[in-house]
Amino acid sequence: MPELPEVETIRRTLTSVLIGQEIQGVEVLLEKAVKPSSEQLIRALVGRKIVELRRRGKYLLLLLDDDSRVAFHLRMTGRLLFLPKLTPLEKHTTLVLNFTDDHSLRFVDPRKFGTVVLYWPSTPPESLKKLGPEPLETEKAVVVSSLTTAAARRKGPVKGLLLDQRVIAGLGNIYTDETLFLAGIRPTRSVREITAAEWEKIYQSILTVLELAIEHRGTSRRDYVDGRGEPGNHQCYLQVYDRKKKPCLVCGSEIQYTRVAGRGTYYCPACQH
DNA sequence: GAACCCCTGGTT
DNA sequence: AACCAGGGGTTC
Repeated sequence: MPELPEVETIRRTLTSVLIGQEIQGVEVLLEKAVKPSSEQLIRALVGRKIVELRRRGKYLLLLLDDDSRVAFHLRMTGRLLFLPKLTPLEKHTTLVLNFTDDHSLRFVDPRKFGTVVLYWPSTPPESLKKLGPEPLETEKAVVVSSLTTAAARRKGPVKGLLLDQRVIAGLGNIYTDETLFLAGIRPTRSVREITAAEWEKIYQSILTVLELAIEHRGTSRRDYVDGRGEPGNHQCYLQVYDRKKKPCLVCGSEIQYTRVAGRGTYYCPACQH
């Protein structure tokens, strides 16, 4: 589901209501979603207070008052919602954190792909440790160098490289297509043919696309809502994603749909080369 | 790298 | 009934 702009919006909408909350109880309704185990999670979390919310790539991190952390990954359909305890549990609720103030944090995930991991910062899970640079919070040279060094030692379409979380953190299927449209580059282009000037253009496009999407509080196509249950607005501003056979908003050509790097992919045959 | 898998639900 | 979906881990 959510990519960087959606997770960032969830983080922003949950920060003010979660900071300082004390965890009174934990309900695990889907054992396979949590690590190390529901027993250990419950033992570690009850009595803890939330001191900070962070985002790393597409992960939302809860920092607790004993320095432990909980990482949520929402995958395709996960939602994190702050609701009164009295609100009935919605179908497909995976995890509930109950606080001492009669509110709760619900993790709802119809496809059950989402994960919740408790860890200590000294021993982060592999998936977090391997993440590439944060596009919005890392200096340009570091991000561009991550893209170009990865490009030098791999083959295949440029879209696949941008989707690789080890190369750059936070881009998913929507924002790679939007980025490559803005950069004027076809998703199918081989990483080997991309010039230095084009990598610069891709980098700038990533920043523009992500910042605008955050301003619009994320893209709600089907499942995504923020921590208050409100949809985002960026679906109204998408240039190519989900616009198969519709006219390009820049040139009027018919937006093409194909499969690249295993994902449904949209591009303008005239604007992108 | 591509292909398949984990799941449920919406669309064609 | 078949195919598709804001993801990513594991297997060829």
